[in-house]
Amino acid sequence: MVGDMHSRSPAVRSGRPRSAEADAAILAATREALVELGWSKLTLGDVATRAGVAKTTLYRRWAGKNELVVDAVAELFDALELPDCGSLAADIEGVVLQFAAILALPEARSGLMAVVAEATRDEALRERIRASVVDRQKRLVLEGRARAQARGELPAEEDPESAARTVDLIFDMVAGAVVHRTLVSAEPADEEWVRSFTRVLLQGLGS
Amino acid sequence: MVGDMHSRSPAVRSGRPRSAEADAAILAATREALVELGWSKLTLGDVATRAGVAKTTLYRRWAGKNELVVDAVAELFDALELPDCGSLAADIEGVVLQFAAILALPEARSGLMAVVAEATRDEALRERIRASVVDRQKRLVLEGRARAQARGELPAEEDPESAARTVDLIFDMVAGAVVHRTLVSAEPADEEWVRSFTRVLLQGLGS
Amino acid sequence: MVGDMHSRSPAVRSGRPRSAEADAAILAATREALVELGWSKLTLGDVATRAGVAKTTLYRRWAGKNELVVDAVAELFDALELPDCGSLAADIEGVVLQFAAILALPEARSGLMAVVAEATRDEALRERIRASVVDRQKRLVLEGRARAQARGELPAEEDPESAARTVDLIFDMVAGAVVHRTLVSAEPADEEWVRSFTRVLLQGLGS
Amino acid sequence: MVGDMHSRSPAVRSGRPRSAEADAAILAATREALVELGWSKLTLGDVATRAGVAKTTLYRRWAGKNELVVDAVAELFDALELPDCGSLAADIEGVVLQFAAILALPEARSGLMAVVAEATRDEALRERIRASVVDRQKRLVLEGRARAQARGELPAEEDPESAARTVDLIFDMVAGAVVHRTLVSAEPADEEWVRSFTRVLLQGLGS
DNA sequence: AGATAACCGAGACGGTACGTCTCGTCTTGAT
DNA sequence: ATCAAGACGAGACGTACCGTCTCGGTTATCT
Repeated sequence: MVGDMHSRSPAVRSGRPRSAEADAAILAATREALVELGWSKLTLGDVATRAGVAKTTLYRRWAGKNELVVDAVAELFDALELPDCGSLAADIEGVVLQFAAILALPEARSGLMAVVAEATRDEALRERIRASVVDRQKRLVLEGRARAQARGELPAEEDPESAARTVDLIFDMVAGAVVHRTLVSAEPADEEWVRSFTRVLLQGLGS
Repeated sequence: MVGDMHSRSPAVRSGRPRSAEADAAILAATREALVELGWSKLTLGDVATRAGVAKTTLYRRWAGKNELVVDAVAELFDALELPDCGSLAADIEGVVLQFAAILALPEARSGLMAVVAEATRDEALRERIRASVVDRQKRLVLEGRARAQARGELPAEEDPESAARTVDLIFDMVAGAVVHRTLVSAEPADEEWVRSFTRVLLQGLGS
Repeated sequence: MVGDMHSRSPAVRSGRPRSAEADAAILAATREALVELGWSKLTLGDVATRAGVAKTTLYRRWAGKNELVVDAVAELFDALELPDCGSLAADIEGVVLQFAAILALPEARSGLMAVVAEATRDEALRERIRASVVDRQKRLVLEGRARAQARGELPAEEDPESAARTVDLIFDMVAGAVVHRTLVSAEPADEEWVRSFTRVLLQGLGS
Repeated sequence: MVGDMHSRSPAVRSGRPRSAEADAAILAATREALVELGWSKLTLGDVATRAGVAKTTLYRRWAGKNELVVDAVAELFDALELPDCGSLAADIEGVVLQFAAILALPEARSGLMAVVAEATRDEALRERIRASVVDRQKRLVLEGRARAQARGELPAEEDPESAARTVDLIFDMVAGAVVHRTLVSAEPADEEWVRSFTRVLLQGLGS
């Protein structure tokens, strides 16, 4: 996960190699600083100090605060997995609760919206977020649908293009609702709320 | 709209009054700077210059960048109105399209997510956003429901607490989905998408 | 002395005026740092701290380390005066001793040669040194000659151009010898040495 | 020129015996960098690159920038020789002109004063300069005096201590005047100036 | 009419973080 | 057993904004 961020291996690699530990220490320090200070008061100099690393080492690997925070936050989403609770509704509730739990972490709350905001004016950053964070979640929607189709809870798709649009719609609805509930309304996305939300969503889709 | 931001308490006010034009010029300059520079590169000194105003004047009226941008962006949402298109579905589609149109404006895209991100660590800012931006939209949900009930499209609620929860859920789903579609997925929330979304939503609610 | 360095008075002066105390504090701090650290280890950030001033204040007034050190060192030469000891030889000995005493100060030793070295590649800096340091000394040569002519120790010049060349030669010989003795040979330019030097010089000129 | 070293014989032992040529390449690169960049902008990393050498190799042989530049500049003074022009005055004029010619080289101008400045706070550096640069010149004064005594232009010395003091005085006067003329007054030490200077000096000494 | 009070522009101030540069040291792999 | 290549911790650089503080001057209302 860390290794493939700055990978370019032009056949030979001369000189002292980059420290692998530094990457881990920097990302951990970034999350720590996000918790304590939040996005806007986080400084790269402070992160470097926390990681026991020189500022130059940090700039050698990341282009700036945005890229660093995306990587640091993205690791939090590695834990997401689609649980097998026996029914589509239960599976969805499970994964939405996991998603909500991550968004409840201060290191995610502080950083995620900020980089999304920055990404509105930075195509490369938007792509990095999509690759590191969003696609990792969208995969779960695809898995869930496949499993529900295997169970017979959902019919098989006929038009693949329309199916892709539906996946996108579901994803925007799920992620959007949880994010808005958590960060804008500032209310917890607890079990009760997730159950209500899932019921509406499934009933809406179950045409 | 502008006047009530800096509340007047002590009945009488001696001395030279604050320039009303300055407020409007500053907010307009803020939006202009948001479009050109985006949130993170926007500086209060630059806004002051654009508005033809001294930095001091700006700080006298707003506590900082966050508060200023909230006010500047909030004005954009003044235009939101619940259209009367004859049916609940059409009304919702209309208002969601309006909302999507505002989020498509660069001055909103740049600023809104950023202040929401800041608000995760600033209760007062969160309250200001709620008052200036969110409640202004939530009102539309309430109006829509009342109108649909009058039309007979929806039954009258019995439990007011449960009704409030439903309104909150709808609001998080609508706003969240549009925001996510627009800012994270970076796809336009166009008529087609809005129609699909509204269908799912209404069918999900129409239990 | 300080005031005329950054003087520009475009009729009106708007805004808060620059602090006069800051100039003095900065120059004193510069000399202090020169004594403790020497030119190459002197940093503008450290000077600012010593002076109780922000780095920006320093950069607002001086273009860089070189200009600052020239001004700081130049003040040391304000003390130079041509003594009236009754004879040309005694006058010269007196002023050379004063000059040697200044060059014996660590703040002058450290800084002066360094800025001269820098000036070999910076015409503006060379001009600044000439104006602030060199001309202040050359004036003494002119006064000394005038006084000696009044005394009858020297004949009046006939060709003013040739006279100017002689003044330049004398100046390069005096300043050069003292500087070389002090800074390169690293021997004190004490009374005995000054007497020997003055004897050779006067006898060489007394054609 | 540097590249040829790589084609050298494999030899029996591992490792490459290029050290002697590396020295020359580094010193030449140093002078080249002095001409292009001047003392203060010269960096050891840049010198290493120009010499086609690793920074490590450079630090293995010199303690730092000062020592390197002293050695690089010192080589320039190897060319100094006492000409035999038939008379003391002519000999002195010749050698002073040579000295002035070296000081007119940008690699000497940039570097020499700077290391002298550094040497004011570094006894070891001062000693290195004396050994590499100063004594090489002072030798010429001694030779010149011996030759003049052989010619009968100067009487033999009686008191050796007083004679040493005189040599030092002459040396400070000659070197100081030329350096000051060249670097501070920034005027060329051309033939006319050298003639005037030599006349004053010799007449001053010829008591 | 004059006083009083709060406003206004301009811009200097003490700070803080930026992102870059160079330092001198320390691994690496290749020769 | 050296070398080039280059990453490393350290720390100064000069710049940009921050939010505050004088300045001299300008409106307003309240005597």
